[in-house]
Amino acid sequence: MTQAIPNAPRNTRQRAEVLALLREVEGFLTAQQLHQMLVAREARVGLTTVYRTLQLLVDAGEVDSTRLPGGEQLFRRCGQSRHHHHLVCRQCGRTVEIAGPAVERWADEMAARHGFTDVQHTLEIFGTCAACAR
Amino acid sequence: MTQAIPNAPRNTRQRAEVLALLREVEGFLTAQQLHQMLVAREARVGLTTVYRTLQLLVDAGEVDSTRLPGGEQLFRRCGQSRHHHHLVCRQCGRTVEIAGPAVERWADEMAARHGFTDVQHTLEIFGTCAACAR
DNA sequence: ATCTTGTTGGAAACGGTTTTCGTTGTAAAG
DNA sequence: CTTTACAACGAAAACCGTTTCCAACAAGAT
Repeated sequence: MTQAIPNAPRNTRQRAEVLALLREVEGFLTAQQLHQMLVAREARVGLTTVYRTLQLLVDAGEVDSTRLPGGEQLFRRCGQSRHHHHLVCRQCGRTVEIAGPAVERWADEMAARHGFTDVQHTLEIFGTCAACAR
Repeated sequence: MTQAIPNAPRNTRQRAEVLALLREVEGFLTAQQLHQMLVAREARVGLTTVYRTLQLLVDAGEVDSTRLPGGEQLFRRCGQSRHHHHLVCRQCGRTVEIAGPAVERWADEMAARHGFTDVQHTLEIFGTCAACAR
């Protein structure tokens, strides 16, 4: 077996296809983009299943997900499992994972100072990468 | 005239209604919530117009907008015009505007270090405020 | 081989937002 | 004050990404 999803009773061909694709691509991509790639390589996986599998993987911590300013969700095979943020190229989706311990502390402290609990934060940096700038 | 929107050739009753409402409420609210409030007070403003007016105001820098993790857009009459971030209560929408000069610098430096240009970042902190925690 | 039940996927539903297009009414010109 | 031009309105429809439905399917256990 190629690779299994934690807490997934059954390993199906479709999930293997999604996992295989995720291992090949780089950067954040939308569920629909991933689905199109699967269609292009004749992988026979439904869009619904792509969404479900990605959600499973997110829950399992196997992939990261972010959202574009417009709200659509982006997915990426996740290197480091610790909490971290992203520097994403608006053009090509190329991603740099960055950690900012100071920022984490700052965010939590700000929340605490105002009496907020159950705190969570989002921090993403978008820009144009050097390659796309030309 | 109560208040005009910059670059808006015509001042209509509907826009005045939206502006009036925004002056009364506090915290981030969705376009739909604002529309419901207008309906409740018999202001006779269409949902479409609420969206259009809010967009005009965002473009004019008169209101801030953020997005919930789910992607829906939130609007708020903007106090300070400098760049800043928000601490938002998931329950009631209560908002605290916070500035984080150190974070700004950190984000820009991170981007520059990786050759990214045309940089922009989003940072929002979500939590449950003290009042809603009970 | 059979059975159980998690999984699949096309179609339909969903929810927020945007567009369309005929109507309305503002504001300026006459 | 009347006319005129066109910005703005708004109900309905289109959009778009995502989720739900449900009947058919198939992975893994017995």
